[in-house]
Amino acid sequence: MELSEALFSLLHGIKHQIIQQVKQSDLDLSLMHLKTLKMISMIELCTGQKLASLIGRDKAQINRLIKELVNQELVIKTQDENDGRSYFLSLSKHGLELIAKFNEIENKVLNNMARDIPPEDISAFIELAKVFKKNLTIEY
Amino acid sequence: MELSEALFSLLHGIKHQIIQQVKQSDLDLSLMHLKTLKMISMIELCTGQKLASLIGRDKAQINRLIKELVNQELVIKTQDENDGRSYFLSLSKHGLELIAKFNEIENKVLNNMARDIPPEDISAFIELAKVFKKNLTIEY
DNA sequence: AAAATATAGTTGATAATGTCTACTATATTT
DNA sequence: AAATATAGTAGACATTATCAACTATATTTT
Repeated sequence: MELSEALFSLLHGIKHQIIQQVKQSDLDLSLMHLKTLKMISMIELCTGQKLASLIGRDKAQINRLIKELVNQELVIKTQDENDGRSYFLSLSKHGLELIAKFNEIENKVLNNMARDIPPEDISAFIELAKVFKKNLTIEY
Repeated sequence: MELSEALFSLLHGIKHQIIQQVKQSDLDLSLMHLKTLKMISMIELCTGQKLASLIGRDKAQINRLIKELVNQELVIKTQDENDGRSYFLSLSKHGLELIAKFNEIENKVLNNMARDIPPEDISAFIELAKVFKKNLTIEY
């Protein structure tokens, strides 16, 4: 299946480029830490559980990442007053600054990758990727 | 950048599904071992070096995988008679059998993912992925 | 209200994946 | 012959991912 190789190869290339760019910047965080920060900035009333299920990874991994980000004072945990087990996650000022830099890097890499491609082709690509993803999770 | 999230999420979904299917089969190999086997079956006069640069990963990692596959008698190393440093890689009978099973699993997952999508849309998707990949590696 | 079940987060162990550096041996270029 | 490059190997380590067991709190069932 050619589709599989094309996707694996593309993703590995994107990751590689982003990691290189991050290394050359003053962001001293791993890709997963940055992606976790980014998701926290995007998810409304984010909790560890929500994050884990949206990123689609083990809650143990995610909560460990969160813990490290909290230790670095990039993420703030606030107790949910209606549920003693749960904490809301948000970015500190410093976390927001970092994620702004990371978004810049990501945009740079992705814009370079998509240079000279008509926007409607890119939209079609994204839409198809979403359908693929939905088909994967909803088994028939 | 929406494109980035769509791709990361899709790839993680595909990997997850394939790993689940492999677990339920009698294939007792990691995804990277299987991908390495598969690439060896696809590359003409395959060597460790070729493999590493085509998969786009560290030659140390790749040669370690190869070593394990040779130990399991799935891959055969043959000395290159024109270059004392280099070995040609090929699959044993057992390796060929395993990779046939893996291809079946991969096809099953990918076909499910791409169900009900017109073939020309899928082709366009693959072509765009290839252009993206090329743009990534050829910096402007 | 008490018991059973489910959920959020934590911890420990371990597997899988990926990278870097240094090294040996052979090839190629100068 | 010397310098440089390449293929593969080995050690150390970082990153990413999963599993199972556990605590504490919530929710559902009886």
